Amino acid sequence: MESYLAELNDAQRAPVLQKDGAMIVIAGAGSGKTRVLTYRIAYLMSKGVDPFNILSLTFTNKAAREMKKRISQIVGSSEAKNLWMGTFHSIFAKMLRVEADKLGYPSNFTIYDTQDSQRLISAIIKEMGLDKDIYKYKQVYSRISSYKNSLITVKAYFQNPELREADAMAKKPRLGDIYKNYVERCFKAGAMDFDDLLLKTNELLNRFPEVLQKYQNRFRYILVDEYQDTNHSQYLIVKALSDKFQNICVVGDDAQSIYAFRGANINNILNFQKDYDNVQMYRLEQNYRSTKNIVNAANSIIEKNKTKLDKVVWTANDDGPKIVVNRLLTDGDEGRYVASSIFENKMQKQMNNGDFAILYRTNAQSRAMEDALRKREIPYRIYGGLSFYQRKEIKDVLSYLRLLVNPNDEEALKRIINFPARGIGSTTIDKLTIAANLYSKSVFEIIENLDHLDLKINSGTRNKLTNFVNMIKSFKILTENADAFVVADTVAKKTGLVQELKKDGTPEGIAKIENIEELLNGIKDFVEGQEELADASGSLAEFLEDVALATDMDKETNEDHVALMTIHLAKGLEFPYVYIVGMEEDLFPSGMSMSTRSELEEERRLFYVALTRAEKQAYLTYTQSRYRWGKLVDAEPSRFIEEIDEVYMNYMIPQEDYKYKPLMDLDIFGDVDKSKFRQSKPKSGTPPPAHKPNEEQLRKLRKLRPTTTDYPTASIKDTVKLEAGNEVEHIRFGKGKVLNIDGVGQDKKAEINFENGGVKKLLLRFAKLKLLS
DNA sequence: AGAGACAAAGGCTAA
DNA sequence: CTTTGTCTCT
Repeated sequence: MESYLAELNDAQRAPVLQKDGAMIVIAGAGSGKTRVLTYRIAYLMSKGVDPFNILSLTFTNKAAREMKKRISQIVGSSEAKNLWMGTFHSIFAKMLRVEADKLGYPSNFTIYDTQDSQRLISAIIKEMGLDKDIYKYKQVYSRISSYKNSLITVKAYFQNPELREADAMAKKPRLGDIYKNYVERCFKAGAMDFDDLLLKTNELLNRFPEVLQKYQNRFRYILVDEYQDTNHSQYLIVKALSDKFQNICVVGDDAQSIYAFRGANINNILNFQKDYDNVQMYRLEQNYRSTKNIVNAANSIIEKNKTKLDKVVWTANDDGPKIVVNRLLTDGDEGRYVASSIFENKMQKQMNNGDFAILYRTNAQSRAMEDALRKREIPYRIYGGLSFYQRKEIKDVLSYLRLLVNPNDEEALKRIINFPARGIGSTTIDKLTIAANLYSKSVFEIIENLDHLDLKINSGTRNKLTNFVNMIKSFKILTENADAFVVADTVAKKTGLVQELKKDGTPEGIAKIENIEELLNGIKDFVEGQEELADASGSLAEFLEDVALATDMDKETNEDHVALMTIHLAKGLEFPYVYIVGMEEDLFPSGMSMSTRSELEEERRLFYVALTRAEKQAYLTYTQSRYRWGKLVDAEPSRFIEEIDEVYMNYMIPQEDYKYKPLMDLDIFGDVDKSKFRQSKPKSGTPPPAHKPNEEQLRKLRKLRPTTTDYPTASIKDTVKLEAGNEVEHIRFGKGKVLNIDGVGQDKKAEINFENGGVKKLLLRFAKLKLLS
């Protein structure tokens, strides 16, 4: 039974075997942190702890599922099903449903996603008659979100002159009023946003001592994964719940704290020892995941950060190949290079698609990768970004369903009251909203009582509104007798949603219908899955909660595919081969995160996370110019490339002629011909002093940067006034005559007949042309 | 009053 | 490249 303990090393075994008390496990990347958590829970259960008394907070629901499965295998019983395991949001949403009435909420409260919240804020700003250029809804949303995560309620906000002053200084003196309205509207709609799930949990535990006691007694053993990424609100929940028994085990890595932008507080992990009595600290420093090269390179990066706990990650694994660095001309090339490289690795090393991951800083970068992979017929899957449940057609169907569960759900109502179009326009909706605010009722209730209210709405529109409410009510009756699938299917058909898309007939419309079908299948699976569990009913409400808190990472697939995702999403995952693309200044580190030291350090930790995902080999790529916001912009290699000690790197420097290849000819570059690259020779003699590049290294690194001296200086002025008939000279094609000019601004192109190269179309911004006449 | 076409603006990471 | 706003037509 306890043979499983032999699968752990000494450092891992120690925290597993400490049954009681407070402990912190500082776990380096790839050091078997999940293993420790899993085995610790198994050990607790083997020592007679009831799984009902164990609360384990994980980073994704998928991780929770996998851990439960593993624990079942170890303890050899189905008892693991009773563990409380999941994300903060999903665990406490469940708790809030049970206790909702205490806070004045219905137990079927809606969960607003970011989009819903932002739309509501946008509407409030408009209703208040504020200038939308000053009060930008996204900014306002993130401000309110950060207040909530710091437990600053509306009341607390108004009592705090500093905050009010800060917002006034930022030219937003009405922010508090927007906040107040927003909270009231959410409450009236019976809705909680993501931050509320934590904030209201805190409120519940603070205001109702008997509730606190109940859950303190229930959760006798608490485990928290990724503790470095908890925010203040989460910290307080954990603190309150663990206060009585103090059996708390937190696991994390300060070097992997990457969510400060959404309120995560790295001090939670740095100060843990002060929060509890007799805290035992354990360190997991042996990395089992990656090669020596990767571990050492990652260490050399994180060394640059000032704020960190002492920890030395090492590995007994092989040296492995060096990190490949490559420069490409454009993002299109970058995609083609990555796709070719994956293709080659697959062939040469007999790897599966699933052994590869492409990581990027922003979702927008996925497109170039997708295009290239598709051309190569390499199956891939994009994680995150616009997730399935955020697509318009899916949100529309879901909004109907949400309205059936909670008719007061204002955002759902506004979304579909006139979709498909049924002649209820914005003017009418505005009137209804004003009335709803006036009478402190929801919009739905106002429509229900139209006849008793004196609103300036003409009879035709009144009829349309009544028809709409009747339709919703007829669906609602259906929910009493039919399961979620039947209801959703009926809604999709009867509302004319699908018909609308069929009518449109475009490929996009067909894809949308397919998406709706997929959603219906998903609901069917859910209903059937729930039937197996005795306590769950397969109700619409449960499905909607699952959906609201679902992550893209939670989806299970069997097909073998290359994974594309942001670095944030990749946390906790590992892949044999990892491509980190877009290693450019302003992109990574992000231009928005370079102004303060702490922001830059977070970006650096993000890079550390990215690199440590790789087991066997990592590739870094950057481009010289990249499409951003529809325009080609010049790019400069990321400072992070230079920060890695050169001994771990293998620079692939494109040959001269490649550098000058005109943009228009790039399609030839479909396959990467290795002979076109020369490998930088490893430096002879002694390796350079760690982390401090010497003069020679610096020079070498600088050579990587495309400096203007690499090119004949092309005067922008020259190209601006270029016109048909001009004689020009090109670095590679020689002399030529301009035949035609088209496009404007940055996209201006010239068709030129070259003496040596024939007729070419060149983007003036990049073609280094010299005007001869 | 509402629908649809067109122009303009603003882009990050996430439960 | 998407979402959002404005203008015009019905």
